[in-house]
Amino acid sequence: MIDKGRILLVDDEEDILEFLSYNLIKEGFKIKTASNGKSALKILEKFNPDLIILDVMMPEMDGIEVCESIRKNEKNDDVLILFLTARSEDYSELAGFSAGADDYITKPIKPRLLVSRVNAIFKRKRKTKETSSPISIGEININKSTHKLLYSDKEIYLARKEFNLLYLLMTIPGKVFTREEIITTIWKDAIVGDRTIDVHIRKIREKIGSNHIKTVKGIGYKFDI
Amino acid sequence: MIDKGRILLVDDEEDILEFLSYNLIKEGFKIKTASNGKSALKILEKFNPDLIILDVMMPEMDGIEVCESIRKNEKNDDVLILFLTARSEDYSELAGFSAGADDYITKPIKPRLLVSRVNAIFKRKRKTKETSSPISIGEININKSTHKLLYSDKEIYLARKEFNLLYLLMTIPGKVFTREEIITTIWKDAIVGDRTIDVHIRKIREKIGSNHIKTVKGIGYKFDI
DNA sequence: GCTAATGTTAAGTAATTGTTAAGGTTTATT
DNA sequence: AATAAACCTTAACAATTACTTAACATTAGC
Repeated sequence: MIDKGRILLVDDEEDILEFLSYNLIKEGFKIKTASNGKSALKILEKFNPDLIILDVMMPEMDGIEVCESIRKNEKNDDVLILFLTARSEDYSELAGFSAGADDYITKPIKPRLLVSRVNAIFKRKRKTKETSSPISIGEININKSTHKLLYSDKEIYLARKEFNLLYLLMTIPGKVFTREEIITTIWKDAIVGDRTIDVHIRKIREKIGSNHIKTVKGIGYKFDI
Repeated sequence: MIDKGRILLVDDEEDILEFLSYNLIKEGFKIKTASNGKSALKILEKFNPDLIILDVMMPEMDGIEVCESIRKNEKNDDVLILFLTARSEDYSELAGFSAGADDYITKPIKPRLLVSRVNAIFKRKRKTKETSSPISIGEININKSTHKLLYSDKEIYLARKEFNLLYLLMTIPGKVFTREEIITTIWKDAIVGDRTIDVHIRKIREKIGSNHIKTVKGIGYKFDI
């Protein structure tokens, strides 16, 4: 079986460790387990996992503390952390976590969901930049999570398609995106006429000026500074 | 001794109730006991516990039913429920979780483990309370533990759903919360129509004005200053 | 200058959200 | 336990906003 990635599981309950291991090994992941925070930190040094699945609620050192102390060390900057939390945990705790988690799953853990979530995380890891974090290029700052576009600190409103289109171009400035690429990313598999893209491009240009989005005739569009 | 928290124990076996009480009282918890589901529900109304420890296997109303009927009532949203189960059950098929349990302990119960588990639960609970308390943004101050909203120092009353919704948006100001995110957080797994969110949003806007909650069409809502 | 590709415009269509009031449920009060 | 009040959800409809299209204009590059 191929090595799909390395995962460290941390939970004080033997049952859950077994349950998680079983399901993830079956999927082709390499697994190590730890039953408390301290041993997790120890294993971490040698095992070098891609992902750590961490129960929030553990005696002594809880998940959040473990997470914090993992993040303190720069070496671990790109390990992903996924929390297991009880159903009733407060959202603010999860969403706001400055502790540095990347995602969370609530108990009860359903095998299917777990696996698909973990797979998604690994997929995301491969193309980190595309999905997250604001992009700043010159005077322009675009932020997907707040759906905000700032142009020299002024907020400009873009409709959804416009936003996604500009965001796409800005993920790789300078790269020419073909019409086909654009359609498959933004329209998925819907069928739209050829002028549709142009119209959206036009509207974006109307809002941010036409210096940034350049037409490459016969191929597509690109974002330039 | 300090009041470390309130726990309601529910089990049909007198021995176990005594055993649990003994160990938890020693730790400084306030305890009430019930020997069946019905009386548990009755006590719950007055006692207002932080945690309910519930035997899964009881005559008449079993633990799972009790749990479900506790969870049916939104008032009990943040009481924690811990199941006592027989050793043999497999985690993956532990029916209790889908009923809304937060954790479980298997019998035979080891005092040490019980106490450390319960302490961990309370530790988390305290921590969330600390961090999840009041949020102040501009003229608006929202406090979950007192369930109060102040708008330029005037108190405004919000119904529960309205409150939770506004609170959710305010946990990460600026972030756009998708309808899906909102539903899974506030309605847990209930199914509600699409207009329901809008109606609540409308009511909130009616009370705090419509400058703060912004619609991002096609995506969701966000709180902005 | 010709031609294929892109730009522009406005209008039509579709999709999403806002609003209201009514009905059912829960919660508080007597 | 009965009653009143508050709350939540829904459904129908209205309003708004977004998206696409088509017709025509313009442009870049051969």
